[in-house]
Amino acid sequence: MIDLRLLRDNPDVVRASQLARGDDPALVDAALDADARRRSSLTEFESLRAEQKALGKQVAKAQGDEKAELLTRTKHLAEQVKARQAEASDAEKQLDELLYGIANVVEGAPPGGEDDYVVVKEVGTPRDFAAEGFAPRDHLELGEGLAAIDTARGAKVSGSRFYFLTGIGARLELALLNAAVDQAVSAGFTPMITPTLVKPDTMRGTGFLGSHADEVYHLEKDDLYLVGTSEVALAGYHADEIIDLSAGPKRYAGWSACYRREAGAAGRDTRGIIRVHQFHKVEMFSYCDPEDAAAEHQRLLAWEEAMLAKVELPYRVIDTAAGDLGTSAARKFDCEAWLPTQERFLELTSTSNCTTFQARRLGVRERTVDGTTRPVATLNGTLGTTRWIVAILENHQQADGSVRVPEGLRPYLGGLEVLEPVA
RNA sequence: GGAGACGUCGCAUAGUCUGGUCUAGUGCGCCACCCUGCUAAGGUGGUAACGGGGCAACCCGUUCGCGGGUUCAAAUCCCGCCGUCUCCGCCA
Repeated sequence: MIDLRLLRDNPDVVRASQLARGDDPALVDAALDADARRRSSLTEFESLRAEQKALGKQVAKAQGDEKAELLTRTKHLAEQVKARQAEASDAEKQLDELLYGIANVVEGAPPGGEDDYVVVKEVGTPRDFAAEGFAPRDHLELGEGLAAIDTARGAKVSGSRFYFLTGIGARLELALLNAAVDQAVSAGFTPMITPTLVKPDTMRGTGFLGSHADEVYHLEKDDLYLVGTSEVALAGYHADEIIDLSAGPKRYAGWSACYRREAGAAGRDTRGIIRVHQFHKVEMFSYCDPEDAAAEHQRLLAWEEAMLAKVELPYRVIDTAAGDLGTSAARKFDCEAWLPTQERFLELTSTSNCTTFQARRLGVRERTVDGTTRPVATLNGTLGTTRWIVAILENHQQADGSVRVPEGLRPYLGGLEVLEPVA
């Protein structure tokens, strides 16, 4: 939810944001109009209601004829109150719907669409396999050689885009995610294992039921949603609360399974485990002062990069263009690792500054020095996912199909230095 | 799944049977001030969120788990839902 005051005071800012996203700027004017209607109908209702309450007190004291006379007046008034109340709540509902349709106000993102990202930096150098004298195997071939990934049985049991991580594959994922949790904990995050089924309010509040609602699994019988990231549960964690940020940001590291329908991705990344319906993720989530949000965003990005350094991957950081931002994000940085067999970069992390957008929808506030409340800022960022295995296998493979274990993961694999293919 | 109890302002509770004097009382906590020769004791006042109006002091409305209904009027009566606890059943 965007700030209604911003909409009233600076509608041009919101219009410009809508244009930058490729969204409809006319929504701004429709919302302003609905807001005006809501306020006038609310004022009418409230004055009638005040009159009704005042008369109600007289009724309580009155007797006989006086009471009967009052009752005819109040009866009439009651009808009017009811009608005005219905009008006011209709107007409010319309405004809400319009406001829910407006994505967060873009903040500093480059203009354009999906391909108009700006490369912030590149870190590390991709290996030259030609110079090393062998053609790299892709992650699935490597994973099958190591008996680490089984997509055939995944499909048998659950369908396409499902998989088993087996043996060393399962251990590798646990190692990666444990390394991520440990890094988060030493940075002061509170580790959390979160629910993966959430109520509609929580899902809506985090902004995932807008234009991307098709991406989300829904359990109709129970009216619950499967989360695509623990961000959802972590954002909902402090919903309807006034939290204390006087000691600095509240930082949580969520560990969860993540579910995505991949409805619009038919035919994309069908081989292996790059794009799957279910995976695991360690996610950083931060509640902070709005003034501190941009700086916190940089800190989250730095933690992501620290994690990428631990697994020794070459990557680049991109500043996502306005047109490619999620509903809740004002700005987003992705870290993309080099994928040798496809000779392209693959997104491994994504950190979004949602400013006060999610907090406003979810009612997460803080107390200001003058005693009032205001929405906080929320941010999220990836610290490790199943997909990282793809980049780790491909980038650290050796000519014989074995895979060197990056040093940062060895403590989590009992000191293992090389993953050897099974005979 | 069955039966029962409960859900009120940060916490604890009164109010619900018998609808209007509830502008939701009280205690604790917290804040300010006063008193006191010390970190005790005491006194006075203040102490929810959200929305609307106003330059402001302030005024008004909404909210007693949530949503409907009855009524001139609902914390209070009726219906549905959610949550917590206890017991029973079933299953890990």
